[in-house]
Amino acid sequence: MLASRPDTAEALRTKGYRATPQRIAICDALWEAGSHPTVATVHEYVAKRDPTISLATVYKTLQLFAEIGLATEMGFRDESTRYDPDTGPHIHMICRNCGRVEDYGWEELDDIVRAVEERTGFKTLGKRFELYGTCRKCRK
Amino acid sequence: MLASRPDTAEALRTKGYRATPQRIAICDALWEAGSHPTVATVHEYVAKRDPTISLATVYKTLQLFAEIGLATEMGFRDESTRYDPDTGPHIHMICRNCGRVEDYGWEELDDIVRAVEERTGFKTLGKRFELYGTCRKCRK
DNA sequence: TTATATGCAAATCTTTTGCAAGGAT
DNA sequence: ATCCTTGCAAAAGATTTGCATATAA
Repeated sequence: MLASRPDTAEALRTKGYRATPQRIAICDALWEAGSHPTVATVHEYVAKRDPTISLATVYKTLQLFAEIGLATEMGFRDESTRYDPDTGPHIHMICRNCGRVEDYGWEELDDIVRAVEERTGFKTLGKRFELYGTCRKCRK
Repeated sequence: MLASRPDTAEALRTKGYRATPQRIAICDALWEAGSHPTVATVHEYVAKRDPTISLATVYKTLQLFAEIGLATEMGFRDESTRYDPDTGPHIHMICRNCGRVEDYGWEELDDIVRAVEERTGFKTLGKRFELYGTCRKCRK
């Protein structure tokens, strides 16, 4: 078992999943790969440690992470899916010109989710709050 | 020129786009197709009026609508892109069991978007506020 | 031991594109 | 008369799947 982001292994086992070295490595890569990486980027980073880990496994693992709350799925139609290891309440601003993603923390979002759940009986597994447009730099 | 959703033609022309019969028909189909239809569903509805309109045109047109604010793009990775003609402030709750999409209106969302724009200089073209999980019915 | 997870390569699907023809302004 | 749009069919990509093998618990 490799060293890893604190409690990733435990989070997996708690939910009934196995803490494989691939999953641990993918979790680490997700954090190391910079801002909101695509699956392909995570795969590249993972390859630095273990080049035998397949792209298919990275796909499956990131989806699993999203399901059990270790990551959030994001991205718009015209690009491949990205993942964010930061699952705290924040909005993503995606610039369609330069491609950069900025975060904007907004605590209230959690309150909104909680309120919607209470009033509707919906059980949230994943969430996304995204703005798609042009960032300050690209507007100049 | 066909009759259509009020001011669709004008909205297009105002932005410098042509008000073609295909675009008008696609806009109508988007409204008629029920809750948050996929591109394919819109295409099916459009075909009832004009079976010669191609899927490619439906793709292009719905993307255009999203860009000029006549629709909002939505949907998660494991399904094809959906479009919502209601561009008002609301959250989408997408049930991954039954596939249904529920809306939950939340006026405050517009305030949040406005505030984020003011503080960051970001110019919003599209937005999505989505929860992905299990609806009340499917939890029973 | 045994149910899960992985890796590979093929298969699927959605979405995009190039281009000639058509049509809105 | 122009330049934007459309339709078609092919291309491009992203994501998923089947299955044999490996492995965490």
